Amino acid sequence: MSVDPLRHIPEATVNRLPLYLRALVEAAEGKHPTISSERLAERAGVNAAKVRKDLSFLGSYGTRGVGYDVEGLLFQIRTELGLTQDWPVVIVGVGNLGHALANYRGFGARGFEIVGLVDNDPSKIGEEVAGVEVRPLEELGDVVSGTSPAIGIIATPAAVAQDVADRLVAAGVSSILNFAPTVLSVPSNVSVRKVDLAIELQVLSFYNQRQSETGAAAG
Amino acid sequence: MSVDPLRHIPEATVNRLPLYLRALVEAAEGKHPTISSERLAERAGVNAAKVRKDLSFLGSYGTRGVGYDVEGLLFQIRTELGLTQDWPVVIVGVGNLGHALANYRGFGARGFEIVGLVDNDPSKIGEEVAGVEVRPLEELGDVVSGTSPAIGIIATPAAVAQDVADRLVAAGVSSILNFAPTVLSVPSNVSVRKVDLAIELQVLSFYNQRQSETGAAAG
DNA sequence: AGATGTGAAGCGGTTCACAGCT
DNA sequence: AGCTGTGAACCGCTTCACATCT
Repeated sequence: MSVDPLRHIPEATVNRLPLYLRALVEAAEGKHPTISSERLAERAGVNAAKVRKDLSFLGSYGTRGVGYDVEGLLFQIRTELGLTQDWPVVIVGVGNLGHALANYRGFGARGFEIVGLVDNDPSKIGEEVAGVEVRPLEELGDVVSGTSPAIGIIATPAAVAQDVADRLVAAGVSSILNFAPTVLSVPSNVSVRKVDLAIELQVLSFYNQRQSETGAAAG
Repeated sequence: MSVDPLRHIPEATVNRLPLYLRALVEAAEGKHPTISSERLAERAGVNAAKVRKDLSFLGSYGTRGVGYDVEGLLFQIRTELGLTQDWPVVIVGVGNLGHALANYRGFGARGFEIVGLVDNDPSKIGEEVAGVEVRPLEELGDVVSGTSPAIGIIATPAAVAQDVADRLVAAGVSSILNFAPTVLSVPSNVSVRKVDLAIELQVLSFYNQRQSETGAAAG
């Protein structure tokens, strides 16, 4: 059924496809039906050569002398990213962060549907957040069973994150977004991405320090 | 005053120093005063060769046949990352995410101090979040003036993020952590890192799709 | 003329493998 | 004997530069 057998798309390219997608969505609101690699690059914050190389991995969807057809390329990238279907998402941990994530407008709009909120704090069970009822951690399996492979979001303290990850994997979740500041070990067929506030701040601290050193007295 | 003139530390290494820092903090709670690259690698989720190469950029702080002195290396990495001083942080945008960030325990604990919460919604001004009063966007300059170069966190909608970035830069902020789904342009002496939920989900969607394709019928 | 698509060169980062130190 | 520190090989990604097509 696939249009093209699984080409190999470099990881670095996959990471940028969402940038192009966003840039194209914006461009689609404008009046030009096509866009050049130059302009697409500008909107996505990368350089034009990279755009052309990246898009060439998807196949040839541009026209020489003209540019890329915005709508056509949008469809192509959405298909490539698997955004033509809705993915079920389960959020584990309904603290401050879990709340903020659940209320994030952009799940539904972008093809992700929150099918479950789960927590292990009895006082939170039954509470309704963003229109979804919080259920006990033990019911994780029920929450994601029968759906397409779900995406799990870990928004718990670090201490329980590995346990949660194990449960997610056992429940059949095949991708995990980890907000807990800890290294997770999962089977190799499960994808994990992490978002770690402390790391981001510490890296910025490094450059901040360099900045103030070089900016300071040159004697 | 610097112990060593600015060596060049590769970006990839800088990005991993926080991982080593965390692993070392955990190791320091154990009973071994030293740790091998092998064990440090395991805790940080990388491989041993990388650990040794990375640490070699900081200088020689290991002992052959023994390993690295945990406390010594902790100090060294903290110094390198600029975590021996407190950095002021200002959060712009006090919506769901801003709230969650402000309440994040780990700012103070890790050497970051929230010196300001700022929003442009009049109904939020004066509200107190995590012990800090929300002030109008216009007062951004006052909030960060007189401090060391601050770190700005953008937790606003995408539409106003560039304006906020411009104001942060004008106020003297030298590093920005951007949670808004948009490309920012800033002067080259300002560091920007971004955290983008939609991108993370879309990348996971890509691998999720690959997973279900290859996992499905092989006919 | 104008912009894509792509070999080839260049670059940074990872991994190997072992010399060197304790 | 054990583990670090590091040159060298390797690998993937980025950038260049231009042939190719509309």
